[in-house]
Amino acid sequence: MASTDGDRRPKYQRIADTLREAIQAGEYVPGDRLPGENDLMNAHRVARMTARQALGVLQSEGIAESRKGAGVFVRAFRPLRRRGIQRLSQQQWGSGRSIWSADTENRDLVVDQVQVTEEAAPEHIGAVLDLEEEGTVCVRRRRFVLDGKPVLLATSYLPMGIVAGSAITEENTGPGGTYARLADLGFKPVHFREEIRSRMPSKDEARQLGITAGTPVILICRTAFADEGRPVEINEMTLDAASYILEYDFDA
Amino acid sequence: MASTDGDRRPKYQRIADTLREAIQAGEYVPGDRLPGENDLMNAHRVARMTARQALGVLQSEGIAESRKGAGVFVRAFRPLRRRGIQRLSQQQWGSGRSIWSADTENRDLVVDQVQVTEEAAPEHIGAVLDLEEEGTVCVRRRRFVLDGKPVLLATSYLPMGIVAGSAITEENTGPGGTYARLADLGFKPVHFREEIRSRMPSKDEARQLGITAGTPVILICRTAFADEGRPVEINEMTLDAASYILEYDFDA
DNA sequence: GAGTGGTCTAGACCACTAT
DNA sequence: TAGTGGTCTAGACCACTCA
Repeated sequence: MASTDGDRRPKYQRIADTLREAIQAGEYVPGDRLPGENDLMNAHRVARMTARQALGVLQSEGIAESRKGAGVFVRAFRPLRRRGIQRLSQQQWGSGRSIWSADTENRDLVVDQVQVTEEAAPEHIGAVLDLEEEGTVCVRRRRFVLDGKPVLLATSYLPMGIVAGSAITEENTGPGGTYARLADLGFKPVHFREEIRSRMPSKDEARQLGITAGTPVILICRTAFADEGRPVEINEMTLDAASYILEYDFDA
Repeated sequence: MASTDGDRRPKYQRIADTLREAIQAGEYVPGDRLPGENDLMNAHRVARMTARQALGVLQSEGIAESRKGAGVFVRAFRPLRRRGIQRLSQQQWGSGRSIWSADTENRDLVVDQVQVTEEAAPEHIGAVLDLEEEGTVCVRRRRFVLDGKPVLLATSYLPMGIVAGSAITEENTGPGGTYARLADLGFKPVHFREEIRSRMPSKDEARQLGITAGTPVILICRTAFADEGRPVEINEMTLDAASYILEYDFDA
C-alpha cells in the first residue's frame, strides 16, 4: 500500500499535479468540470483549504477557471491571430478598409465601446508626441469584443493641433479609419513602432476584459510616424493574452 | 469612527488595496520589505490566512514577491529591450557579430547552458520544416542569463539534412552564428516570422527561469525562411516577461 | 534563536448557480 | 433548495533566513 507515501512535496501540489496530468491526458477536455473542493476533500482526505489551494494552482497556471457557485472548469485557448505588419500596410487602410477588420479571420471582432475626448496629454505621451504649447490630445478609447467577450482595450492619442476639426475627433472616423484621415491631413503614417510587454492585469484591466485569475495581459504600445520622423499617434493597447497570438513577418 | 465601515469588499482585498496604494504612492520602493503576515494580523485584526491572502493578491499581480523566511518585497521591473527586426538585419549577422549581442544594451546577457543534440523532430516542428524522409533535426538548447538571473530559454530546430557536418552542430557556431553558417551552406535566411503569445509558466519553465508567482512568460516562435520560402530554422523561445520589452519597427 | 513565510486542520457562514 | 466556490477564524507545526 502506498497510502503512507514518502513524498515530501506539499499535499496541495500533489493534488494539483494529479489533476494537471489528468487534463493533459485528455481525461478532462476544455469546458469540462473538474472535481470540486468537496470531491477533493473526500478523495484525498484533506481540509477544505488544502483542496482549495490545489485548485488555485491550476487557476493561477491558466489551466482552469472557477465559476462561482458552479464549479471549476478546464479552460480553452482559442486565440485570434494579429498580423502586426501586414495589417498596417498601405493597401489595408489606403483602400477604405478599417485596419481592425484584418484581425478577425472571419470571427466576430467588433467595437463595443467608443469614447472620444480632448484631454491634457499624460506626461509619457506628451514626451513623445511633438505638441505645440498648450498641447492637448485627442483621446480615442475603444473596447473590442469577440464572440461577446471583451478581448482588447485600445487608447489612442493624437495631437489636437493636427486632428482638430477632422473626423478623427468623431466616434466614426470614416472609411480607412484614423490613418486614412491623417493622410488626408498631410500626416500620412509611413513608419510604425510597436513595443510589447506582458504582465498580470491590474484589477481594473481584469474587470474591463473579464479576465480570470491566471491570465496575463499583453501590452502593445504603437507609435505611428509621419514624414521626417514626426510622431502623430500613440496607441496603447491591452490584450487578453488568452485571446491573442501576435505575428510579425519581415525580411532580413 | 470608521472602524465599523460598511465596505462590502472582502477584507483581504481591502488590505491588498491599502498596500498597493502605499506602493504606488512611493511609500515602498522596489526592494523594500512590506509588512508581513504578523504585522497585517495585528494592524487589521484578522487571521493569518486573511493577511496571507492579501499578500497573495500582490504577488499574483506581480507587484510583490516573497522570499521564504525573509519577508515579502516590492518587485522591480527593469527589462531588456529586444529589437525584433533590426537585430536580424543583414548587417548584424553578415558582419561576424552574433545576433544576441544586440540584445544587451551594455548589460551582461550571456549564454549559461548549451546543449546540441540530434533528435527526431517533434510533430509540430516536422510539420513546418521540409524534412526529407527519416528526417531528424539538430536541436540547439540554450539558456541566457542576465546579471546572474536566467531570462531566456531558446530551443532551435534545424533540418539535419541541411546542417549535418557544419558548425551548427557544434556548441560554438563561429562568427555570425547559426544564420551566417546557414548562408555558408546556401540557405541564407531572407525572411522571418515571429509569433508571440503569453501565458503563465509551467512548473518546469518557472524553475528554469527562476520565476516567482505573478510573472507570465512570453513565448516567441521564430521561423526563418531561405529562398523560395523554404523554412530552415524554427526557434522557440521562452522569456521571463518581467525581463523583456519587445520592439518591432517597420514601414507602412 | 527570533522572526518569517509555507503548509495544514476543522470548523463556520455567505453568495451564487443550477435545477 | 441543494451544491458550489468565496471568505474567514483560530489555532498548529515546519523550514528557512538573518542577525
